[in-house]
Amino acid sequence: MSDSAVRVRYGPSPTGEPHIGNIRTALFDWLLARRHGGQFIVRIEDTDQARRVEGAEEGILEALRWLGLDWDEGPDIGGPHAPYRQSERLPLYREAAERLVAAGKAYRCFCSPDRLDAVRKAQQQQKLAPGYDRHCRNLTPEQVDAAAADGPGVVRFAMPREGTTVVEDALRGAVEFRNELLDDHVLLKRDGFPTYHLASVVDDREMRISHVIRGEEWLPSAPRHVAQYEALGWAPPIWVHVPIIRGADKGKLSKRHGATSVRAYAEQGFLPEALLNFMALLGWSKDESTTIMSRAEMVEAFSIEGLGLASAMFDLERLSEMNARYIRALSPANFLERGRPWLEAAVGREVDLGRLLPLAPSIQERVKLLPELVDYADFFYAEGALEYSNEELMGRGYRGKPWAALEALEAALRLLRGLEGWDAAGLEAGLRGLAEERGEKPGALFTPVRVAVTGKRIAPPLFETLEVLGREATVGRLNAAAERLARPDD
RNA sequence: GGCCCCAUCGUCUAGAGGCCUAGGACGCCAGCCUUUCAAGCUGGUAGCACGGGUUCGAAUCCCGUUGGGGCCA
Repeated sequence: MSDSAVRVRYGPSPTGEPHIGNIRTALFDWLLARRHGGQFIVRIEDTDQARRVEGAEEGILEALRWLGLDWDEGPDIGGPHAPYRQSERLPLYREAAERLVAAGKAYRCFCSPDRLDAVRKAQQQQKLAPGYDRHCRNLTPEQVDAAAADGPGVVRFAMPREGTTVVEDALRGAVEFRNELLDDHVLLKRDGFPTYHLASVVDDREMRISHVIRGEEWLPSAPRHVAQYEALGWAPPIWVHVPIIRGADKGKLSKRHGATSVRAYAEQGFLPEALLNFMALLGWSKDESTTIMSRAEMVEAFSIEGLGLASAMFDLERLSEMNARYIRALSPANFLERGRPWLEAAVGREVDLGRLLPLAPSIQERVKLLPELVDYADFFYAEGALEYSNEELMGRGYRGKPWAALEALEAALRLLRGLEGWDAAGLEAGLRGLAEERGEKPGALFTPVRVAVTGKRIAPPLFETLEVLGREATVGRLNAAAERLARPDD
């Protein structure tokens, strides 16, 4: 197979937000395409009219864009095999179904839902494998005409009754299925829309798809697809059924495991690079030691052979850790810019990020998720009094001794008011000197200052914080703290 | 229940018969560093599901068991 023949597709259904498990197959599609200089195609599989959700298609494309998975052909940009929405390709499916019917490889079925129900119940009672009983498979042309007068019915595929169908899976080799265990599945529904089975096969063929990468949950229906390729006289694509992603309870990852949509992760402050890197490592690995990889490195190293067979568990802890590493690797300016939406939402107005720049690196190494920037920076933009208790203010060093804390704050105040210059180094030298002079541990003195100035016990490094805050605001906040201490606690 | 897939530290994985006394990463534990919190550094903890084969030799191959998962209902 030549590289240029690699054509892969991502076929999401517009039924909601794109799911992590689902989008990971898109990532593998994309990686394979880019690795071999092939094409990555987005095809909207909207044949289930009932489950269609307004706006879902745009959400899917947006998720792909956010992750940086660009496509070469798709519903929005078209391409040589347009249209890329299955609902707009109905004639193709009908034609294929008719061809199969004409060849005796498929047939029209007029069984009512009630009858199907009854058949299923009877099978259950007799502990037989459930499935369509092929009632309409051998209708005479006269019978078909008569039945068709009452409605079009459905078209079913006439599965071979004997022998086996082999699915040649690129990861597991030959997987055999006994044909007698496969019932005659529906190809064309009563409403004239195709089922997944028909539409995906027809489209994959028409779009010249070389590799079908999809979740393992499709393996049981793969023999149906193989049989259809045979019946239509087409060569099947290379099948790649990738392991499912599981939640913490080992079951298939789904909504009940919490956030699963790409959008939800974006909103929680995960970086697309981190999510991408994390997803790639769920079921694939570059070598024995690499865990952090750029998109380009992933593309260069990707191969189907590198995919594993065991399903992997989605570990949020790992994703968070990876996100933290990616955040630390960001340039300070870029980091602030990415955190801006959360900071501005918290502060309630537009914010000048420039002044935070000197502090950004030390915030970056304290943050796992973008919104945590708020905890380390909102006090710079606070206008009124900060919220904290006297207990927090005193810290461990002056616990239960407000007078001592007050004294310390006043000493700090005197020092800072008269300090020459206002930079982190000078502030550190001054405050350290003061602690030494007073014969106490630096930490004891620094805590009241930190809380007074930030309103929190956990904050960015103190001296840089003071530098950024400026003398006026610092002195103001220390004064406010001293006044609080002078009053009895309430 | 039937069919199918899978099985290495808690988690993600490396390993394609001797390089394995099973490697890396996350987590966890301990220590160092330290103005809070982090980050960083050092060390440690922990695994080839089980039983049979095949072979001079098996985490690696075969069979079975067990376990987990998926699909159909």
